[in-house]
Amino acid sequence: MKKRAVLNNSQVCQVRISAIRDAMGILSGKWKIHILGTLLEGEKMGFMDLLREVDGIGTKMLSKELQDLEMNHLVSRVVRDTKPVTVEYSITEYGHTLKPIIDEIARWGMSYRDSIKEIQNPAQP
Amino acid sequence: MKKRAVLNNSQVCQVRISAIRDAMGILSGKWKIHILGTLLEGEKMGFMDLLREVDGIGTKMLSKELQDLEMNHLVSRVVRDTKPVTVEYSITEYGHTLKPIIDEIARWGMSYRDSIKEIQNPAQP
DNA sequence: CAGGATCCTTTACGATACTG
DNA sequence: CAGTATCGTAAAGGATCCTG
Repeated sequence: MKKRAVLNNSQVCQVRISAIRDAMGILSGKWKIHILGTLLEGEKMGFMDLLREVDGIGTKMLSKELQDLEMNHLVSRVVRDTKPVTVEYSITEYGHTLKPIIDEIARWGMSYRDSIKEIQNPAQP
Repeated sequence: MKKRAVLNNSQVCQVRISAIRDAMGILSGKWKIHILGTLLEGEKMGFMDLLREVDGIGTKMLSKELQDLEMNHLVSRVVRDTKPVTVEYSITEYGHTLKPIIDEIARWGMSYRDSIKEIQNPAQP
């Protein structure tokens, strides 16, 4: 009989914790989700496009975050041999798998706002 | 004819961005999700219970994060009049609405690990 | 038991200037 | 256009000790 990979409860928890840590390492911070969200909406975008669309970000952060996302295979970067050079950023196929999470976070954020409003200022007819 | 609350595309985006910022303000950081995850699993827990279950956290962070979560109505704190005093932390009903997000993040984190493994070490038969 | 106070290190983030 | 370099601030996080 084949041996199965059976995990006890504590091991299952550790796996879950690592998974959450990994995912949050990618999503945490002030900009990553917004960059991904912007790229999820549109087509290929240049650096300047993103700088305009992602409200408030500066070149340093944008460049750093894009590198992180690229390393994580969520965003792809293609250099066009124009003059001056242009760069096309777009979301990868795998990056699209984040859409449900981002949408769910946005949805929860909105309902959260509403519920807070209600706590501070109970519903009126 | 009644006036409708119609939002243009830019406004919809702003709402979405605020929502994401709010949600991430609550979920970001090294500990919040893990504390919530722990409380989602079990029953009421004391401070020391959490200190044990949430791997690696110290008293300062735990105390601070719990206060944040309480302020956001996601965790409730009840002081029992024992000697010495004990405190019961538990997740609120509203806190439970985060479960889908946390589960999805954990699920994504696991599939992410697998996919990275595959990129670095392609599938063998 | 529950957590505050203190001190310290490390990231995160931001503004500005500059380069190929 | 697409960034990098530099400098500086603020926030996050951690270790340890202390108190009601």
